[in-house]
Amino acid sequence: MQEHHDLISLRKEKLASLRAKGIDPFRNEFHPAESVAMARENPAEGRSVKLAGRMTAHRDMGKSMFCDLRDETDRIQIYAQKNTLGDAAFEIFKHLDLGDILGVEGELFTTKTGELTVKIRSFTILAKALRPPPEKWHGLQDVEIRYRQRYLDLMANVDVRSLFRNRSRIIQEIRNFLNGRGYIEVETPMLQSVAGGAAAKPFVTHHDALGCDLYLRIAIELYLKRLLVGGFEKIYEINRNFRNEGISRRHNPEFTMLELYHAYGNYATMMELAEEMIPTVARKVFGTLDIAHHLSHGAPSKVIHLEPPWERKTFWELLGTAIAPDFRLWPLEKKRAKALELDIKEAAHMEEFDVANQIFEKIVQPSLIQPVFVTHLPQELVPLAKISKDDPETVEVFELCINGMEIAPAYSEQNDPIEQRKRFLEQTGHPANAGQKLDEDFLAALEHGMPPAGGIGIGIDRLVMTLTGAESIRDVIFFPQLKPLETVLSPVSVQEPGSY
RNA sequence: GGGUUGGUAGCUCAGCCGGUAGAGCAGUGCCCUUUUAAGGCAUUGGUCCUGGGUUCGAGUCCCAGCCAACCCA
Repeated sequence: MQEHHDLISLRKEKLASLRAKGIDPFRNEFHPAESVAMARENPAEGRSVKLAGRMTAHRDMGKSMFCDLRDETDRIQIYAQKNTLGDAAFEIFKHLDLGDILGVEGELFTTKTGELTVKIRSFTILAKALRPPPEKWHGLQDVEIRYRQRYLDLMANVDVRSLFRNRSRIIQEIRNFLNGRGYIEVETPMLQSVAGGAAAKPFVTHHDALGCDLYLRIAIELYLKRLLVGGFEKIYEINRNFRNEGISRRHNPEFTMLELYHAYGNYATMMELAEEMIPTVARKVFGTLDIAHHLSHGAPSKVIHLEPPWERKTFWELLGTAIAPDFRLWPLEKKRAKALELDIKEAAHMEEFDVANQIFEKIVQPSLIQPVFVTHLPQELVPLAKISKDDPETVEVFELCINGMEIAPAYSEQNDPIEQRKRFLEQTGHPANAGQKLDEDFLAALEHGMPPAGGIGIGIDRLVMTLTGAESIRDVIFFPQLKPLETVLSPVSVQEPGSY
């Protein structure tokens, strides 16, 4: 029957033929006794093993066959012999496809080329793959498919799997660190009727039963502070924030944020915390504080050194170094002129703090590769922080910059409800806050008295980028946001070929 | 939103000045019972992103669009 057929329909024919033989190719009655990694740790010759995994390669020798079986932990070679399995079973084995998921039982031995191998006594088909896997040697290169069909990327590219495993461990170690210091993890609303706590455009959704619009949160801040008012003193939340903004190498519309508050702490205690936590996590996950970044297209690689202590620089000091020592004292018009010169197009209409901030983000921040605490930001930039005593035009905050990115802002949190209301009202003119209401309930909470506190937010995706050397946020998020396609895949038709 | 680059077989990629659509892997058949990017012989497989246009003739040139990556905003 050599009629026209493609790879998928051929596999469907094999599926039908298995069923015709009374074999269910999607059984779930096989439970591996150990992982491949465990099997490798105990490679005693002749030891009986029971393993499950995906078949990722095969080398057909005629009356015997070598295959690669891969589970989450590792790869192991399996060896099928005609006279061990018997003619019928061997014939079925020979027609298995790359990508099929198998359970195998057999004995360990070492081939004459020295590879630990399972000589299989029996096998069970646990899932028939109807689509072919990506190419075995080059892996999956097409970035669009890698992002849209991450499962194929994970299947084909070992380093991608290990990166995401490291992401998971990083988050786990952050939790361990914080839990070990008496912080408790909490959960607060993602659907909010007022999206506050940051200057960003929210996503809007609608609750039918309540008959009102809700916003996906842009920050966790205002709810965690309510918990400080309620009496919790050391709290954190790790979860998603959503911002309805552009997508770039450093921005995904949904991203993972750690926010943490410590009652009776301040921005200095947050500095100590960050400076201890990030190196602790790096050491536990990677065993080193020197993180190598290999840039694409032959650019020189860089190494980020996380060894504390980290530099502390004020915002104006860094701008002074980058532009001119007396930059802060320049009249507004001169600053605007400088910004225009740097191709910051809206500068002519910007307030002073905004001009400075734009220049900072454009010129200074990308140059901050090694960890730096940038302190004393202009107060207009951070309405939720306390004014600096030593420089009242600035606030008691830092932005931790690493790898040319803002990783973590932290403040001495504003807890004066009158001052807070005033600062909020000043902010309503900011375009990013257009249409946002005041969170009156939050202000009411402050009026009940919130302990002075230090707070920090850490962009987990960017931290993972920094610690893993990923150059794009899409490489550290399983399913980054892409534009939806009408049809990515042609469906596998429901109808089975060849009735039986 | 602007610029640059890219989209060719399931995957990885060639395809020159416009002249019959190519390779490797994967697949299929045959040979091979310690191979490992197995090997050997044979062989199947194409909406060249989409739609227009120029041309005797377009994967290739032109226009518009879609998707992506990078850079800029």
